[in-house]
Amino acid sequence: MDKLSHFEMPVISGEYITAHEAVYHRLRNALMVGAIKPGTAMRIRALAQYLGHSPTPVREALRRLSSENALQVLDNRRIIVPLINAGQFEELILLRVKLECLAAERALPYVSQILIDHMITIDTQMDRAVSKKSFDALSVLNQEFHTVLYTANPNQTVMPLVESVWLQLGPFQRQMMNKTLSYYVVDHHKHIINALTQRDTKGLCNAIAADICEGVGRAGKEVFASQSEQCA
Amino acid sequence: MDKLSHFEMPVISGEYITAHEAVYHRLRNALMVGAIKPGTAMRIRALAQYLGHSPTPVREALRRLSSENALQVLDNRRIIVPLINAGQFEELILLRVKLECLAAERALPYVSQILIDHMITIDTQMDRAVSKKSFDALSVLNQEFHTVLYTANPNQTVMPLVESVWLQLGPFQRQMMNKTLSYYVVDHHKHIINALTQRDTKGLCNAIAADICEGVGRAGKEVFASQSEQCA
DNA sequence: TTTATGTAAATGATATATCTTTAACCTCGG
DNA sequence: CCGAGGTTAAAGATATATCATTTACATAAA
Repeated sequence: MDKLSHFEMPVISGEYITAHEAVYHRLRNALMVGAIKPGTAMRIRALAQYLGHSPTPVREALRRLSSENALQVLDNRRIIVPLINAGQFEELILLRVKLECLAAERALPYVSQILIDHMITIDTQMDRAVSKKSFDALSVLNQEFHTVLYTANPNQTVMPLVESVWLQLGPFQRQMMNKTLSYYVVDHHKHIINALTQRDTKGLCNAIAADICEGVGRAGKEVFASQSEQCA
Repeated sequence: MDKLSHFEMPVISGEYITAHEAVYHRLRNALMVGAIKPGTAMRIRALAQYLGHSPTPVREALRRLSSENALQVLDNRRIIVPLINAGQFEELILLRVKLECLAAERALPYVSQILIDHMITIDTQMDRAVSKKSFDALSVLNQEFHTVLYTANPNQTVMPLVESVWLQLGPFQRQMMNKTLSYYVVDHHKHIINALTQRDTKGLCNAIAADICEGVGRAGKEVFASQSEQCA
């Protein structure tokens, strides 16, 4: 439990009404930016004490994250941050491409100039984050950029699945961020914005696919190449 | 709680070790075959009493299903079987196509003759279920048919998302089954098997897309056309 | 009659106690 | 020195009690 202090779990925005929600969001954020190393065991009592709650809501939060594939329940009933191998990583990237292209396509009819401006604002903030090398901020902004687009569509069926995939890639965020930076993702965002402005469905898909594949996709390959074999 | 008897929740296969798992699987199955009508409230205490457990594991099961988008948590904290509209239904079908094509493609390299034979066996059972008009059995067999294929791939990242989508479509299973029958889905399964035998990736995708679109897809459209507007 | 308001009942959320399972360790026999 | 078996400690699972919120209902005032 003493070991948990390195989780760096930020308390986000407004207070969450229920304890389980507070715990959930705290853990989720930590996972999303890669603050918890794959393989780490999430012990209920330890977390409960660390976060100042009783075991019940902590348990719920852990189960919720497990359902979202962000945590893995072992046969021993222990819950850990999943270890994934190169093959699974590859599939997660493919999933991102398929899901996010669909999400973008479906959002396109609902995209307004105001929304595009919003995305441009976020992109500008990202440029600043890049030059400051604020990795965690960059992660969050990048997600915000994509989220703003995908949630323009009032039928929210794709987004929950996208978030599940993001969560699964989260633990590798920090390892990859360094590498990703060198590929300079932000250019692709300009392409995305162009495609939106021109209502170009095909171009939008290509831009998003490129953003993903040449960003996390390539960085991930390097990360997984350097480590021989890692089994789940 | 007296009202719950119409859930028709089968106790499936081997006993589940933990209570929350037993409850989860029971509810999941009920949702999957459409035994619980959209809009139904899932009250913790009522379910606990009905299923002979304490509230705690029931709560967990409900939360888990909520995370999988199979149940909806309202602002009032009540949990219900979601009501979806035509737009959301359309997207769920699109998701099935995209996800299942990906799952099939990724599974193809791992497909053996034994596995194909297994699928043929299931398909034969489906033919019998069709002639007997055993709708629930047909649902289960159809899922089994697809599952056997997709899980040939050892990297299981796509399948959990597929199951989430299936669960979301579940509540409409029974309404659609009648209509689906008239379109006679089983033919598409033969196409799928052919494509597998010939290792034809493109053909496989087409067959799966056809199976989905001309099965549930078309049936769903009719269901949603007949009911004017239904909001979530 | 309608609406506001207060109270009681229902329901969800959480803390706690207890039970069960798993893991760690230690002794004893080979 | 190593492994089997048993004992203890740790961690998860569940039942229960209690707290907080929401809903339902009834009463009273406009």
